[in-house]
Amino acid sequence: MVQPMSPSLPDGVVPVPLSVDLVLLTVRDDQLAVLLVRRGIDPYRGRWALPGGFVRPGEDLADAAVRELAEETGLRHRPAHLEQLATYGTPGRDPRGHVVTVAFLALAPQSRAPVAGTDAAASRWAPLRDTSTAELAFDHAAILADGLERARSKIEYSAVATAFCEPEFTVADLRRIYELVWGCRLDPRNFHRKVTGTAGFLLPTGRFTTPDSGRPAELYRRGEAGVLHPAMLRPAREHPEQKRPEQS
Amino acid sequence: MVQPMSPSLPDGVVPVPLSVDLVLLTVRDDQLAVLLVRRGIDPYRGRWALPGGFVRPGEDLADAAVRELAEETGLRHRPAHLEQLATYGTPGRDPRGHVVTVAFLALAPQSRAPVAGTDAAASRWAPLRDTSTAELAFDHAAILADGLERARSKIEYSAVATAFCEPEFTVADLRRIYELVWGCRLDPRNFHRKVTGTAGFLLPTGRFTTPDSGRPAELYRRGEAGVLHPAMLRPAREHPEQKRPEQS
DNA sequence: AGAATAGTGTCTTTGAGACAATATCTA
DNA sequence: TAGATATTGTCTCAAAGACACTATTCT
Repeated sequence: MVQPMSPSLPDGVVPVPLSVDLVLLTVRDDQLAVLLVRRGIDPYRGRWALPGGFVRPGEDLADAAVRELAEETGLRHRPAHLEQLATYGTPGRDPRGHVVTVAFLALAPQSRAPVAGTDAAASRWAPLRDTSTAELAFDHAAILADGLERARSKIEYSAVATAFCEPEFTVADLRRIYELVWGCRLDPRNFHRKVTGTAGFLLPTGRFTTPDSGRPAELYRRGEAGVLHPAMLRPAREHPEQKRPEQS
Repeated sequence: MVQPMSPSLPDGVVPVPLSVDLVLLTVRDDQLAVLLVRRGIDPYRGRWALPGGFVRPGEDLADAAVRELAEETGLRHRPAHLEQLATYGTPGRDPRGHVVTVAFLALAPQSRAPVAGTDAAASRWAPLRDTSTAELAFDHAAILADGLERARSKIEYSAVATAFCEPEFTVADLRRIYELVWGCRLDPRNFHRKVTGTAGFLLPTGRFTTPDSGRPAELYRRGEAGVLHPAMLRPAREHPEQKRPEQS
């Protein structure tokens, strides 16, 4: 018998090199920042890129993302939040041929995400405000833009914004996260009312900060809620509202 | 010189068989239905599965999805809506080895989506209400569930529900779409107010239906809006609200 | 007229946004 | 005390949900 135990693939199937890339966001020095690595090999040698690498045989996609993160940047902890973003397979996106990459979005608090001794070439936290993403290798500028947009919309209706925070945090900490991710100012009083009024979002600890100035703030933990009811509404983009008044 | 023109992949990279699968939804006989094909080869020969197949070298992912749809079901038209859903690469999801699949979600009106003469094995529209998804091949039950959930949430904040409709449709047609996708009843009067009041959602044509009974309904076309402001709120799931009244 | 479906109006409640006022700390 | 930040409260407006009513066709 020449038939193997497991069925084989149809003839003519050409396998594809598959990689994972990671958009890891954090808040650092009061700025939203993304983790970048400097490429040590061609193509794009010396250019900044998202951390990532090739998937190994039999390896799960999310596992590959976490492994590459650890190998390239020394980050040992699994990020507080990790989700699949999208898969990019447009021909020509990689000069080495038809390489398809699965991108992930990860969020982490700064304390758990220092860029320590790294195996690979240099890595750094790039503040998104000051960084020109046009310099990134491959199509990583587009992937980063998609990751940012995902983060911006996801903190609206889910509690993932707490993934940027330490285990215990204040309402002001969380508000700053929203402000930095959305790039706008939020009213502290309305924000406080919303966030403490949304069931399951925050868990009061009864403990307080001891700030240098000002009234101490209560410390909270993430609640069990994954989805927010009601959602945190992002301030409306200045819509060129084409509201034509209907005629009588 | 042995160096090729384009840089080569690092040593040790093992390419992966990459496929695409399609969750194509439509409304048929007043029911939400998904397109399934019967597998003609092992593994899972004779079982129902989502339409899909392997990506060809240098082929874009979305193109592969549309091509496989045409080959397997004879559907020539590009679906009214096509978006990437997620990528599934858990080891063991395919008995033939480590096969990774990129799933797409597609929506189409029934008129454009008859299952005509098909190249491959049988295909059918499976009403989601009556169909046991446990019989599907591979992890297609999970992919279908993810696609459904994506559709359910996406019609909340975007105008994609019109992708289920003919080019010209009534408010009642659109309401039936929402009811079938969400699996609930909606108040016709409030729905009408919401949907006609959301800028850019619907474009009145000034023409009317000629029904057998009842007042004629105005016909609309899809507007230019992709995102809805305000969103169509899905009726709240019956939350086991853990609203503990705070003590004074 | 009566049935059927389309579309409008009205009331109530919820929640968002603007902003005043109070509370609790440090220097 | 002044300065700073946290938290509560109040008012107004927009929009959702419930539901009565009018409009336009058919038999």
